[in-house]
Amino acid sequence: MTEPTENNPFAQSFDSLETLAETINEVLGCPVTIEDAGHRLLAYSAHDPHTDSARLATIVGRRVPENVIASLRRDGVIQRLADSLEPIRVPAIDEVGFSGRLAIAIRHKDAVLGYLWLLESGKTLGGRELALFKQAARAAADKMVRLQSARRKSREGLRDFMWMLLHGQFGSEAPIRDKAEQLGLALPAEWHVVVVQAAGAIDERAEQRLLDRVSASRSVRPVLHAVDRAQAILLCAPQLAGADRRAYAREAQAFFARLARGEEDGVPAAVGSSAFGQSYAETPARHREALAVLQTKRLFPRETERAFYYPDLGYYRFLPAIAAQSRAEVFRNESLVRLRAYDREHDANLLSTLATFLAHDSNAKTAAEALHVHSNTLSYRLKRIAEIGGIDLTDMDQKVSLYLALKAERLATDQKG
Amino acid sequence: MTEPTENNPFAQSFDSLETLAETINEVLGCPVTIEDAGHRLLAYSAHDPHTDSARLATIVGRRVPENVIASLRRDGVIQRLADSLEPIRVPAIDEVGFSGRLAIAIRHKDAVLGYLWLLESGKTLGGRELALFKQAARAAADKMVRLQSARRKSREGLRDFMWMLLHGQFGSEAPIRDKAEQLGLALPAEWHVVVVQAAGAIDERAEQRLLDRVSASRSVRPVLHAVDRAQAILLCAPQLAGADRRAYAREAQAFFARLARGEEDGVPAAVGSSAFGQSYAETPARHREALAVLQTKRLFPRETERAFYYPDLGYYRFLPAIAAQSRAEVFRNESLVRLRAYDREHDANLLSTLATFLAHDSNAKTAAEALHVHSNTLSYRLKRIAEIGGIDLTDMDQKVSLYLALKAERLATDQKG
DNA sequence: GGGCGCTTTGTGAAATCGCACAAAGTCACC
DNA sequence: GGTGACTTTGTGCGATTTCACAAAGCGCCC
Repeated sequence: MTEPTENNPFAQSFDSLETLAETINEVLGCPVTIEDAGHRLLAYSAHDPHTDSARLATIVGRRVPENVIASLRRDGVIQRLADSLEPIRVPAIDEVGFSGRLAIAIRHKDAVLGYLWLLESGKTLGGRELALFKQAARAAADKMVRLQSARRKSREGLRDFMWMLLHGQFGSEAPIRDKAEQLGLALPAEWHVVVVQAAGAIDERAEQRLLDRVSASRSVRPVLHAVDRAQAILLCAPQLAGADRRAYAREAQAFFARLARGEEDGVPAAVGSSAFGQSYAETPARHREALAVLQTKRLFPRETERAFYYPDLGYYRFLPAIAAQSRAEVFRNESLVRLRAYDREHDANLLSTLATFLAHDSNAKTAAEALHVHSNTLSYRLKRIAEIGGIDLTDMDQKVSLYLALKAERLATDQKG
Repeated sequence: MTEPTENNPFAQSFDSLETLAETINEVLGCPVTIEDAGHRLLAYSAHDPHTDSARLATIVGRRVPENVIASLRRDGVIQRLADSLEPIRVPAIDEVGFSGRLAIAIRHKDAVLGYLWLLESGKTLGGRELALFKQAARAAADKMVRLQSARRKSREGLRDFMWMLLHGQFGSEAPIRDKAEQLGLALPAEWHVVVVQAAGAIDERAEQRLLDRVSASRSVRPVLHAVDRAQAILLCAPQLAGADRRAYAREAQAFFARLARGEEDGVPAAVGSSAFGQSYAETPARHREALAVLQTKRLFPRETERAFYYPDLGYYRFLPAIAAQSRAEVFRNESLVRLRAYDREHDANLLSTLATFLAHDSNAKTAAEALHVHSNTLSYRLKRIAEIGGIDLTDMDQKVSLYLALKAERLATDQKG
């Protein structure tokens, strides 16, 4: 079954698909392109300057342009390639800048892994050359299978590493560095954990799309990643190692804000990031920070609309601890209890008025506007609030106490309900 | 040695010193007073209306008036009583309203436990009656020793109970109720734990003085108590069982405030109280609350000057948790870091200006006055603070974040230093 | 010593606030 | 159905605050 080795220049182990492409180019004297099944560019021969605009666009865009694919599909070329084990001569399609090609599907066990294209620049290949071309396709299939398996292994290794980091299974920094080196992974000096919360479970395709989008940001590099149901967990670092932290932080925030709003070629999703970390032994803490951002944004969407990094949460990051302590205590804030009782008995809005007033920085004008009441109404209510609740609304300590109590109550009720 | 029973009407077990006093009165036909060694009234016969003003004052004040004691001491009466085993006839001292008395020291093993006084109204006792008087003194000594031992036992039982409560050694409410019943102690429905912090270690005498003062408040009843070095720990409840909680809380606060300022016949001391509790199984938590009040008052004396009950601490009670979480986090508040750096480099006061401004409820006028600067100076500094720190000083959330961060920093530095 | 940036203080106009007062609506209670 | 307490909205005015601008002081660097 196998061809004799002496006649087959492709019966060797190639470093990469690039090397194979160059070898095909040398053997057959024509520009060569290797694509995967999704028409993404995998490799191409660079030596030959003769090329058409379709190939140029493919190389620049790392993918066959949509209109070229559409034309080939319309003409039945893709179908014929899928059906045939032999090379097919594809005629030119001038509208899309596609000059004629010799093409063959790269196959492995009935599945099409990709396509091998050859631009017959000027000449026409004969029978022996066609056989060589077929052998080249077989070599490409071989290499692609190997690469895929290597990539899968490497991906699995990195994924396992990420989970071990997230679960804090290393204890100290040294074994983390060792493991990273073993995986051939350069650990950046500064990094942060980003969690992207999708609407539903994230599959491998969606994860890959997300990673591609992040990489395409040109500033954020996803160093490691993992998926936990609807959450993608990314360990991110500056794309450029020497970049200014502040500048990077701004860019990353801007990028993930666009991503969250669905402006990055995807659906809107909630996004939260940890603070920047140096020690990788603290990955679990950073992960919790990113989750805390998500949780806080869920509970206080308006207040934390612009928050992305954990430190941006400000005092909101203390709320869980505050709420927990409040829950453990036997008493409730007397002022709030009284105001709530008054609201209940008189069908009033003192509590929400107080909350709005405080949230608007004790500014009577804006608070009245937000409540859609006359500023005198607010003034009157505040006087009642001060009376009934025994509150001095010019005392920062009292106001902060009330403000935090209100926030903690909201956290408590929202978490229960 | 012992006198024959048939001749000794005091050779029986008396219910109390009061019964003994009444019996002496019946046997000898004169008003009787029994005092302890400190001239505090222990018992007196009530049947006979003939009495002098010194005795009257003693009964009303539960103690022999100072001037009477001074006179007796000056005249060597006390000394003679201490030296003699026999009754002594004390002449009248008209200046202090003291008519003549028959007196004898109540002794036990060389120690004087107290004094027995007899007002010979009109008549003069003879030899047999003097012997009876001596027997009465011996009966008083006997009763006092028994009482003292019973009291000591009961006191020790209560002290042990208090410590068991404070250490949470009961687990649930039922065994606490059982133990209290066994000790003959009625547990009030609502109570609070008060900790009084003295300058130095509290001995038994000081503890007793404190308890007397609290009892004398007429509103606060110390139900149980314990001493831990310089801290007296009191479990207090309303003196009147049915009293209004609010009213009691106010009175207790007022009383302990006076006590703290040293206005209650003692040295100034720090005082803190827990919230009100119902479940005695939560005594340790209430104790911690009272200690938290003391600790907070130590760290933030000005801000918590008027706080007494734990709930009065407001958000200050969250500060330890906030400071602990901040300490665990890798980042510091960026705004404060930048402001501190600016202050250091330019010898400025932006940080303290911000702190003062926030503490004065964002009131430019009062904050400027507190800082001793022109209000425009403050305004200028605030503009700089907003610029350098990237702060919006009209945003309640940002202000609260900064305020808490400043407080937590202060807590952290004060606890370290 | 002069320039420059930062800071403080002073001044005045504009905006805002606090508050008194009035009118009218709501609701519970007699 | 009237009464009175509570609430909302409106008007107006004096006090206060805010803000922009100017002047001057201070310290640093060339």
